[in-house]
Amino acid sequence: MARRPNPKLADVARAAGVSLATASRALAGPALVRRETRERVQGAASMLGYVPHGAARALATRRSRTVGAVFPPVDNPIFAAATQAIAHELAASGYTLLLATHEYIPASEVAVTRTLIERAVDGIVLVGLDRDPEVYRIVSQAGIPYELMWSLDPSGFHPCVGVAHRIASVRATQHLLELGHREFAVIAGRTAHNDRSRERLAGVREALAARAIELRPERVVEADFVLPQARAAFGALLERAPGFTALVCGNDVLAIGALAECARRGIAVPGALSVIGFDDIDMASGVTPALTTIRVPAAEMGRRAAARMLERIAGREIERAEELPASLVVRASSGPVRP
Amino acid sequence: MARRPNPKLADVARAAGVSLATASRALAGPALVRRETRERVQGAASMLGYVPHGAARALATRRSRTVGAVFPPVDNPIFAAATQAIAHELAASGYTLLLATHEYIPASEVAVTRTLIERAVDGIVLVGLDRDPEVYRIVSQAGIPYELMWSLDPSGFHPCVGVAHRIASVRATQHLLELGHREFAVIAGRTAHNDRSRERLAGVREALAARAIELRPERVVEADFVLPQARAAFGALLERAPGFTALVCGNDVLAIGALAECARRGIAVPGALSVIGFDDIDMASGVTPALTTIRVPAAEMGRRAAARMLERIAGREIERAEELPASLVVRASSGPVRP
DNA sequence: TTGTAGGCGTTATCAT
DNA sequence: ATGATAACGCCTACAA
Repeated sequence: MARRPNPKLADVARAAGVSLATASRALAGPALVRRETRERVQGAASMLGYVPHGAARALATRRSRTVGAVFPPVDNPIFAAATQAIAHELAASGYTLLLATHEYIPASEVAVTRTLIERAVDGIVLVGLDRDPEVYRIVSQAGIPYELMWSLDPSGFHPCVGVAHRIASVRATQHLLELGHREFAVIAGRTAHNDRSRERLAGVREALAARAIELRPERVVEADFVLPQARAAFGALLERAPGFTALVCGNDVLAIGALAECARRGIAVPGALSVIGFDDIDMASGVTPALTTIRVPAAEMGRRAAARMLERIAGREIERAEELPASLVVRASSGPVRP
Repeated sequence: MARRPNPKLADVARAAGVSLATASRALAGPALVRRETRERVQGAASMLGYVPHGAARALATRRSRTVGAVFPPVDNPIFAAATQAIAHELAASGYTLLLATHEYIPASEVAVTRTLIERAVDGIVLVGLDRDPEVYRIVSQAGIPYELMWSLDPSGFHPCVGVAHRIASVRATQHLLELGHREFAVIAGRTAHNDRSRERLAGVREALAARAIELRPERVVEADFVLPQARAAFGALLERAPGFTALVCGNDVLAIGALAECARRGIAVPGALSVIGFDDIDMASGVTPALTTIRVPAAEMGRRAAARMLERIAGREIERAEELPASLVVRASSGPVRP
């Protein structure tokens, strides 16, 4: 398509018979210019199909109206929900989301962060606590705000909105304990470079230790957050150390994989085995038996993170840390132990 | 944090004792400058922690290294998978994804598209066929390429990578027909502003019509792509026109909701009712019974869309339409009709 | 209220 | 191979 270059502000100004500056003002704020003039300019703009050039504007204002998010793979339902919420909340304020993902690899988090900074984002949203400190160096040198999601920073240093994973995990384990379970197994998420996974696992250990119950090493296995790995992990557990009556999973995807494997092997849930997940993704209520889990308000967290970011960008102060509730949701996959 | 303004190229140039132009070249391409000079410049750049300013670069090169995607809510697993794939594929080429979502509302698609254009994206990815033509006007006036995903443009006009929804839906229905089913019901996705939903529904009608089987109007109901609506829709079907033995769903989320409701009501699947979905999201294999469905290669589609976009941006020609296979995946939720 | 002009940080076009 | 210098499109003091 042979096209003339897009109309620029100068073209609008000329068409409206005003100066560049007036055209700029007329388009920017209602109050800066006489009403008649403004209408003339706006008319000219829409006549010409004028679209402001964000890069030029960003250069002049040092503000891109863009915020970056560095996320783990967003095909994980929990991150998808948060991404959607962030994009939506930002859009309501005229901001757009620049999304960069990495597969839990610190070096690649650094790389994509740098890319985002080069794109002149006005702020950056990060997930969790584990990362190469270089990331913080880069963003603070850029002089833009950042927000951590998902985790609560124990040092109290980083601005964050998150959930108390360990405590919630203790709660989940207690629920099973209250049902009489004593033989536990765990399918944890990868704990390397993932503080949430570590905290959740630590919560299980903590709750068990408080009751002097042993968690045998063969009863703990890690898996990536995908169904096939969950199934394989469950199989491994069964093979290495059968006899457990309660299974705590690092998240719902892992739990649903375990559930599927139970169905396949004819293991009754919760009759023979109680299963508990973490996150409360949509599907948790859709599987059979419906999954008992810890609800993490991912969408709400996304909205809050975006809102906080916007506040920071506007130069306003906000409370440093914001804890969201993570509550136990008892459904059908957990039940009393049967001797 | 009180910060000095970020180092700019001029600072690097000064530190390296070369001109602005030379510094720019040294950082850009290896071949433009004497090796020794280049190393000096690069040294200075990393000393100062120099990060190029994308907006300035975009202004000068008229290229932002950014592509926009206008998507339905990405908390729909199928869009999440595609989003992840696009972001990943783009990143491999130094591009970043600007993500904008809308809730199947034409006017808001127009609005977010305009926003993306203002952000100076180099290209734009759209989903499906149904939209306000204004969208095309805006993007073609911007002079940037666009790619359609998910659907195949029957007019052959729009560049696209997608799947033949109607044909796949016919195939799904035939599968049920082959199992002996004659009494059908459908939970369709919203058909307004959604060509995929319409085509999928049309496919069911087409396959049934070919066998002169009636699809009673009370046996067709629409729902948004969320579990609670799916359950409600299934309940409505049961109430209005019970007696069907096969249920075709507009996507897997809808099907899983129906499955959950079956479990709750004690309806045996596939004993008393066969259920088929569409998309083959991850969870489709994780529910019990595992869901029979049509596999839509969402991630692959995302990769292809991104790759095609990159080709277009590079000014290369590509084939206008690319069809990806959508194949029937028979699992456990469908079975022979039992009289 | 409106206009003039300088600057935002890079790249690219000329020279040298 | 390197150096000046003019765009790139917009915003915003500063002037009028």
